Amino acid sequence: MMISNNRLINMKPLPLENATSTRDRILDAAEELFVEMGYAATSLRAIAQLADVNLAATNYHFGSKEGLLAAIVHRHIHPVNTERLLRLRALEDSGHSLTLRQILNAFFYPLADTLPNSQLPAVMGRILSEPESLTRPIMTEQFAEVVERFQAAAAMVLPGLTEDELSWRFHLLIGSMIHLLKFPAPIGSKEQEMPFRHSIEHLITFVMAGLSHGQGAQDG
Amino acid sequence: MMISNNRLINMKPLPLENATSTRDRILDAAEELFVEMGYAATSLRAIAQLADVNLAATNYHFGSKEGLLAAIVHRHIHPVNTERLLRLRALEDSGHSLTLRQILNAFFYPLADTLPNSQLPAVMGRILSEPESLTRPIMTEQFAEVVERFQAAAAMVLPGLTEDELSWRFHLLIGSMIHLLKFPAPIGSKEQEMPFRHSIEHLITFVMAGLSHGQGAQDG
DNA sequence: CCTGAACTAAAACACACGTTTGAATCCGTC
DNA sequence: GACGGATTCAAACGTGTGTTTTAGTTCAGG
Repeated sequence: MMISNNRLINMKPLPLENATSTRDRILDAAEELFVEMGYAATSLRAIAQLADVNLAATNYHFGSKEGLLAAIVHRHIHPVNTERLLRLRALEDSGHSLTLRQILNAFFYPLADTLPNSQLPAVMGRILSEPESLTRPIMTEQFAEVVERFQAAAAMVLPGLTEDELSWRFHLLIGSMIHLLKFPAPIGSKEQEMPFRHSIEHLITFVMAGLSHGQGAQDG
Repeated sequence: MMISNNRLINMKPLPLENATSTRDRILDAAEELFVEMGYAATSLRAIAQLADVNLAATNYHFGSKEGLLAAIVHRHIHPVNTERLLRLRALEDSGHSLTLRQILNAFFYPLADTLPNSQLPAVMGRILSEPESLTRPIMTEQFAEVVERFQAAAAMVLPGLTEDELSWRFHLLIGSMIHLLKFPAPIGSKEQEMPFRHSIEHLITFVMAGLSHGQGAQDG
């Protein structure tokens, strides 16, 4: 079985892997099933079957089921976090004083902008909803730093808030975000498919109001 | 199963059940483990062992593992929803015109006020985060009506919003609520234990701002 | 005391799980 | 063409799963 189906775009720097390697097929299949059934309810056998690879391949490439989960998270969230920090730094380096809207843009829009991430919302929404005991180690590593950076930036433009109060509001902001990842549109919504950017825009205006209420007038 | 919820005191109308019946011990144990490990990762054997009952008892009383989950959800959310609708109706019958704050109070505070529900936030937070395919049937039955009622009430006091826009904001409100159930305080918070009412208060001010932004001045 | 239903106990059912093994196969390199 | 590491393969390992079965216990009402 030789599958050397090279698409247009991706020039792989690794000469050893072909276009849809076993590894990638496993990741794709695992994502699909995790989203639908959750992590614990998805078996490696189901993943292997959907990916059309041998069962042992999953453990060969990822060591364990948890290793597979970590790889999925990393594949999605690493580029997003990189882009987030890039945009935030660009804002800070611009010399102008920041606005809350700019900071939220830099935080949320990379979720929609980073490459063919059509799967990202569903995948991350589901994984972020798994039990703490499973996700804690993975998430701390991938998330803590970025949130800290953005919360600090927000603190600068919301000087009226105590650190405690800002933590609360950021906490609820994260909740809205995760929920929106799971359900990118209101449950009963007519429009089934919409650009994720639209959802992001709703999210931003909502949390911007939540973050800045009780402050002096914020920019819109 | 009959759940006759008396608001103030619970005088057990059932003479056949003793204080901590097998049934209740199973429910308690299952809750604890579901919260910690999630539904799929919790075995009926672990539940039976923690509850100190025989394995077969779980299936005897609840028919199946899913039946057990439904019973847990019902035990927590039914009294809350009853109380929610009671308070909303009391507001509507008072003759005065409602405020957004009153509506949100009626929606959220029952989560904290309804009996020894110290476990409610953790339990519902976790269960509401399980995969759709598992929770959808249970939740639709337990949740849809109440949310609809409150969203309609909110529409009355937020006349400037289209139905679509209001759906979006309610959608994000629910996300904040679920996240707060899972994590009743900000992740890095110093204070580990706090009355859930405090968390609710933060939630309300946050979502009130999110719901009403762009409107005429809302009451605080 | 007997009966019959409510309930518990222990074991077994049939199957699925994540992981490991060791041999087979691929494939670039010598 | 032969070597050797990377990868794939079928099969099995040991354990755990939800559920069912069958026998036993409890105990109020006739």
